[in-house]
Amino acid sequence: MTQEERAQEILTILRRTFSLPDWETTPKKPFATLIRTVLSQATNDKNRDKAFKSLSEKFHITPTVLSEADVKAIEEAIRIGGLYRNKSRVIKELSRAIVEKFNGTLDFIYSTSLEEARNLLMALSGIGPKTADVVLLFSANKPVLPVDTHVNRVSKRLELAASKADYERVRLTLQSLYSPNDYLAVHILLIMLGRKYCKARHPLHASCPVNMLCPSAKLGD
DNA sequence: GCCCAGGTGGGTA
DNA sequence: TACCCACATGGG
Repeated sequence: MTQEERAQEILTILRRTFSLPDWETTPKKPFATLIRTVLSQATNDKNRDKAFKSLSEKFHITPTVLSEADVKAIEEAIRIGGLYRNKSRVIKELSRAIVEKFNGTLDFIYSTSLEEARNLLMALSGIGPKTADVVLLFSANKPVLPVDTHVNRVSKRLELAASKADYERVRLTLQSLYSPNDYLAVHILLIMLGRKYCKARHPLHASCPVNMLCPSAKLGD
């Protein structure tokens, strides 16, 4: 079996095992996606959702409003998410930069190339590759596969990516194994697999549905 | 009461 | 380049 075929088998099994969540509720507007993603950095989903909801109730989620908001008020709103002093500054600063550099809109991501849009986003303080890639995939459907900690760990355990590959290597390897049409599903499904069956610092779960495709991926990391 | 969730930026050798 | 650490909350 080629690596491509094995990757496809893994995706088939994941689609059978998990159902993809309903995307009606996720924000599609790029700035809201950006703020949500910043709030999700190093934070679990529940706290992220509470923080985003709280922030949304106090402010319109727009660059103009948040660039003019009081940092303390942003802190208060997102405290429940953790890392709130850093993130409140990041949110205000990002908003200000978007107003100044991009006329208050992230719409350039629709009209520029993936690389250009990615570089422009990553030039902003607080946006690293993961956050940029999430915005580009989720809001602009760009052909990019974000590598979060689960995607990184799982793809290495399943030997889809080399064990020492850095962010870019993992991303490009996964992108080469899958069709751009599947990037979103692969991203979501690898995260779901990681949370349930392939946790950090634990051996691969005995009932992990892709075990038969991963003969040597037994050890925790 | 400890361990886990988990991205970015800044610092050190 | 390759690692280490700060950031901070809520849930198991």
